[in-house]
Amino acid sequence: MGDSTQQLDRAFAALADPTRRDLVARLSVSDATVGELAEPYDVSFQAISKHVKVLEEAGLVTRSKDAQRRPVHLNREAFDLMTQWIERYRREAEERYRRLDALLARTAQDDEDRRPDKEQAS
Amino acid sequence: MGDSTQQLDRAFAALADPTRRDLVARLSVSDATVGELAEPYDVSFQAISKHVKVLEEAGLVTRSKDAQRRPVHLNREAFDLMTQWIERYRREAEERYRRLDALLARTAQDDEDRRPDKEQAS
DNA sequence: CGCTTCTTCAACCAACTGGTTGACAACGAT
DNA sequence: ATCGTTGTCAACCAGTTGGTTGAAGAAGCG
Repeated sequence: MGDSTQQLDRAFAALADPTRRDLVARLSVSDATVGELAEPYDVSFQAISKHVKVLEEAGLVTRSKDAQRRPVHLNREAFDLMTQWIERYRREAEERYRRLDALLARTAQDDEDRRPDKEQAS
Repeated sequence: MGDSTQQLDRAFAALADPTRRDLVARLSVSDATVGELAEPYDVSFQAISKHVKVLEEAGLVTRSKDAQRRPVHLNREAFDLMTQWIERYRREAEERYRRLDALLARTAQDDEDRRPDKEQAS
């Protein structure tokens, strides 16, 4: 579990950059080499190489070796880790709100019960 | 759409920090003031205040005003934005792999068809 | 009013990040 | 063996980030 913390650190940090999210979108269509990935951008080839390295260290992509080319491809499991984290707390918060609503409804009912002198069908 | 880019930038960056993810986990249980949030940590109170500000600017939490207290609570919609982004590309990649598998299966079949001289049950 | 509580703002520092350029490693082709 | 292609590594620079401390704002309480 202590390792998944660092994994999440890197995965979220990696996707915080719009260029890297763009690369992920591109890679969701097909695998590509660093050169192909860099082509649409104004920045230097090396900058994109760095971005890919960040994605790789975050576990979001992997590389295979094909002669001197290193095609990059997405690693779906890393994305699952992130959605699991997010969904967990989103769900807990949601559940809490449902309980809170129920509590409020119950409290309102109690208030009515406790004051029979007040108008009951208001 | 151009705005959701910046929103995602900040949301992912905010969750890249383990302390901030911890705060989110804490807030999924119940709303809390900055003071309550800061209590378990060694770092200064102001550091936690900064973290909360980052979460707020990312849209992940909001604050209400209760006298001099500012209770912090999670904003579920911001989390939805992130999961939607992740799930979109995860799903596209998944679909692509299914197509690739199908293509490979078909190609293998073609190879067998095209070479009847080779051993067929290898 | 003055005092305490909760919180933010400002200035500063060390570390990290995204960009650059230049050198170089690995492999295929000639 | 040399050349071109593909990609990484190293050094550097500017901007951001997470932390600190100190001062100050805002709201309740004596």
